[in-house]
Amino acid sequence: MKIPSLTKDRCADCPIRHRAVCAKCDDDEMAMLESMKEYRTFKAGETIYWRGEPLKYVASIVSGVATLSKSMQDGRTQMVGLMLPSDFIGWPGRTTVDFDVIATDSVTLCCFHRQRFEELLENTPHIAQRLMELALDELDAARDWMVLLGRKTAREKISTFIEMLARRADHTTGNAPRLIDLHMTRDQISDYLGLTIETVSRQLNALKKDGIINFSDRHQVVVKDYAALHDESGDDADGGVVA
Amino acid sequence: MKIPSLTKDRCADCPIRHRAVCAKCDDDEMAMLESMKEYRTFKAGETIYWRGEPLKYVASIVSGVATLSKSMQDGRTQMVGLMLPSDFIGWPGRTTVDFDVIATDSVTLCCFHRQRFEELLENTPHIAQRLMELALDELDAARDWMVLLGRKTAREKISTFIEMLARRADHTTGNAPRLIDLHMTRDQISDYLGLTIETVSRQLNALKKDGIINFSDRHQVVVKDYAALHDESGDDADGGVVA
DNA sequence: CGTGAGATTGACTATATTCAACCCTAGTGG
DNA sequence: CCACTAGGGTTGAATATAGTCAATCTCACG
Repeated sequence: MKIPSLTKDRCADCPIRHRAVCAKCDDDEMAMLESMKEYRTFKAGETIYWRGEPLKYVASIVSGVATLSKSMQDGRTQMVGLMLPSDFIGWPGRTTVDFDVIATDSVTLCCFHRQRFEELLENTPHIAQRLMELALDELDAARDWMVLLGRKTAREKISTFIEMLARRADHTTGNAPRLIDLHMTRDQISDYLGLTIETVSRQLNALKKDGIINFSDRHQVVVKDYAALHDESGDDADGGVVA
Repeated sequence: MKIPSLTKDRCADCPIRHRAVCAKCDDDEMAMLESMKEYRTFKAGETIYWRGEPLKYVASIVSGVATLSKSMQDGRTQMVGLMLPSDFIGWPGRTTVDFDVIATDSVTLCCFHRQRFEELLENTPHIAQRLMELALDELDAARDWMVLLGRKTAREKISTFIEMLARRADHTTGNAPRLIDLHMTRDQISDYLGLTIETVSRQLNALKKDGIINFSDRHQVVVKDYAALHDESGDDADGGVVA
């Protein structure tokens, strides 16, 4: 991890205060975390962690988007996670990560020295509990993605992807935004969905031709018909796969 | 969860004592768990949990194999986890599971009433810690599987699957067994690998024709050449995908 | 010995990939 | 100000891999 800029903001004003690892903390616990934290920023395209690199810091994403990706020897790459604000990077007890962590946008992290964070955890069950919840949320998300990768068609994959972004874009309000930022190039999308870049392009344009979405620019999608988009996703009414 | 047979065995003799959720427990903690536990058994094919069913018990697998699977409306099914002895089913804080849990073999579970287990956790950091490790191990496994589902060829999928079974079959000794039990029908394997049953059959027989494996019966595979099997898996020397 | 579930094999097909050409747009420099 | 460039994106044609459909086989079990 490189040594980018460093600032001190107030946790009370933090945009991810109620969703991040600190969500359940009381005032004392917040004070502990506040004294430990360091902000770091990364520019689009910078690598936050290389696979296998010592995990010196763990961190919450404050703003921006990062991806977790694994590559095979011959270059085939599969993205195994999309990290949005409030998501946690690195885990206590782990000394490395087994994938590359790359800033897609410009990213701001709220970092904690890993070993000090682990020590803090011993006496701070609120944080340990929240961390467990975050880990389980990621596990659920990973399993939903396994269904997508193993069983969905290209059109279903693209539809699910856009719908997921809409859902996560602002899950505080609950009403999905019309304009969605893809955050990624076609190349990155293809690595996330287990497709080629050409197939991603074709399917996006097919959805556009069918009047379900539109583009304002290459990375901004306008969802014209949420119901239709959902019908194309292969998921049931609740947004998950059916039992 | 149905109410099958019930026995009381000594934790000290338990085959999964040092790998399960109780691995880090001291004598007092073991005594607590021992007083709470109930064994339950399921026959091959029985459903341990239906998706969405209230999670009354959490459990360690003592023996046998269970699968976690998700299905889409039209019947397409993706297995999202393979649970072997010492793996943990259900998590504290979760009131349901989002997939079906099905006994593949005959399965013995060491069950704990979920709410009582959650209460116990409050004062038993050794268990909470171990639970976190188990969750993170599953997350890592899920991410490796995402690479398989999204990027590997049918032949690579089959090879990886057999190699994974060999690795997990007896990771206490470390030396991979020659004879490997698939535990599953071709149908279940295809749901695990994101393939069709026909492709599974063809690829298994292709590996046999190439002298890499052999069958003693439909569910028992003899690995004749581990190096060749590994070369077909698409993974690097360490068994994971390369960075 | 007959039955049926699971497994195999073959022929054909469809979906997504591959390979290749071309387009768009923002940024650069003459 | 415009031409040039390069990276990202689109589109088309041909191909390959795995899927589909269907027939057949195997073997455990009644």
